Amino acid sequence: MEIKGASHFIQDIIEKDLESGKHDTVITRFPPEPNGYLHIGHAKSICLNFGLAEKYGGRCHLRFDDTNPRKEDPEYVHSIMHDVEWLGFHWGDHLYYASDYFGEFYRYSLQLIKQGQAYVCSLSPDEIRSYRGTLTEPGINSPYRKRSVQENLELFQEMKKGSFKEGEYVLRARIDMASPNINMRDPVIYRIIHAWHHRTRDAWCIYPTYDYAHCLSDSIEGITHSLCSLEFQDHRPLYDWFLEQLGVSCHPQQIEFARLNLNFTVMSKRKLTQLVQSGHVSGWDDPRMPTISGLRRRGYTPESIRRFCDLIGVAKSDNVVDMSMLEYCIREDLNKRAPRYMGVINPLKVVITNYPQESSEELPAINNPEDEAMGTRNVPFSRVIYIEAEDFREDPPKKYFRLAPGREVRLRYAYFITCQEVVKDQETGRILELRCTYDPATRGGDSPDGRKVKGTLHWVSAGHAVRSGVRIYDRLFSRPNPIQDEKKGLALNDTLNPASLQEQQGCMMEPAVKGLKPGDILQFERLGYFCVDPESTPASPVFNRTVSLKDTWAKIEKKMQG
RNA sequence: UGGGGCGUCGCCAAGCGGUAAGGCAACGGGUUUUGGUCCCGUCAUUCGGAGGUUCGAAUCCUUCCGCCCCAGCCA
Repeated sequence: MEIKGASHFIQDIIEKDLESGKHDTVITRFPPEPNGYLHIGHAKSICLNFGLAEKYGGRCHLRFDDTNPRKEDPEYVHSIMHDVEWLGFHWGDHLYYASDYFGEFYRYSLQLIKQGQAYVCSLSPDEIRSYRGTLTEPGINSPYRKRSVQENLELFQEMKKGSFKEGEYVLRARIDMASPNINMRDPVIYRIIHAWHHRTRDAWCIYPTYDYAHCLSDSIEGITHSLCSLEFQDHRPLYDWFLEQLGVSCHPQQIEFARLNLNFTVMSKRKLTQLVQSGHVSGWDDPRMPTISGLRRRGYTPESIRRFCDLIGVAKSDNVVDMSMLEYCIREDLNKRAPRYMGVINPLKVVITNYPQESSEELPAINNPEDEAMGTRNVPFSRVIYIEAEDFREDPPKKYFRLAPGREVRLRYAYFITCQEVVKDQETGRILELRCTYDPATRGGDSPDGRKVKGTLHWVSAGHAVRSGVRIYDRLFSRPNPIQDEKKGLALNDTLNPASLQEQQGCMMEPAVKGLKPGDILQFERLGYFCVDPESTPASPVFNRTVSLKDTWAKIEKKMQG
């Protein structure tokens, strides 16, 4: 068995359980509530749960935790299934819904009532809250706590029949109103909700709460290790209480780990929903979103996300992982896989004055220097080309070794050219075009006399260029920890990065990009990794920049500017 | 200060009584027809603080400090 991925405390627990014979297999589950799209924090959980099951030859269930019909929607179950599959994980026959167990949950609650461990409470929500006490004061017993088993049974059945309005009655576990753990102060386990459920339709009007439903779902499915995030640590005694009182044969072990936080973004479904609904982003799959669908549209690969989840590890301390870690992972993957093209985002016209008029030629270019098997392609060259505006400076600073008046540079896979003249708009002084000469002896980019050139530029032949749109993305927020800022009183809206999306029109790409389809990944040499947006059409191609290449020059320039 | 957790390099994170892994970032240098990739090197005498136990402590004990979570009929 190949053991990959760093070891961590959960793995240690599993290995001990396997060695001791407590378990002979590992059964985990990924239990999303279908009330929103999955984000990279979920990816961490997915990789953990499915990864562990895979590693130890067990299995991982996909279970929709659909116990609150008010919030859930089939749209979300579809997107979740798609995202999990896209990440490369398989649940096989093990697709479940907590709602499949509503009948069992109900029978178990009857058992609790009969055992005197659950009662129907007629307190209003407000009253329940005030009876619960506070962090430092114990709660007070509900006056309904001592209803007879018979009365409880009858009332609960009436609840189930739909005889009551929402909020009039709840079923509560009878535990300990004085417990220092607030979760143990007679928690609500069933509430009345008159709403249409996406699966059980109108079969039920009472719905179990998370604490009650989750442990039982795990138990019913024979889960061995139930992994969840840190905020559920306080719920573990409750998880164990239900399973013990009910005497079930399978009692999974709940283990908590720290959820993922990434800087310059937010990671809660609620906040993400806000961004979508407020129109600050175009949708759940906006490439700036940390959602799986957003990352996918941004050009992230499943492999890069899994690698990322591997690298960040699993522990119990609160963490905020640096975005650069994610960017490292996608660059690492795409460097090996992305075919290279040349494209110019901000075109600057260059006329090669000594190149024959009306003539052109095809020059071979390597598709991926990291993978010879990807072969070569031909790139057309002609008298008029575009280069990146940034690659020319009339008054070049120190260490700038791109094009400047009188300077010679290499056009990648083409020729050495020398800038002879800068043509400007008479009135505005704006640079309109460059007039250069080329050295025919340097065809392909090598000089027979061995003379060196410091810069190599990408370029596109004007007459052959494919006019395209490019979307450059930046971090969604301008501050590293928007949630912490929010707690200090800074509104989320005010910490959004106003320049997180920059749309460029009139970009010029080499003709070979015509062969690309929506979703395809590529590198525009010297610019970064891109993918073809789903909205892209042959008549109007659109490229999303996934991530830039590392840019040493930008760093030098920044440093020089202080 | 009721309960539950967590504090090891700027960010993740190993370490489980034998003398501080690794990755990201950063910074030097080499190679290079992508200022990319790749390669090589630097980067915690110190593990939140203070005591103590021990031949020996990030690891054990005491105490203090800081941060996170919990008072939904959300999950």
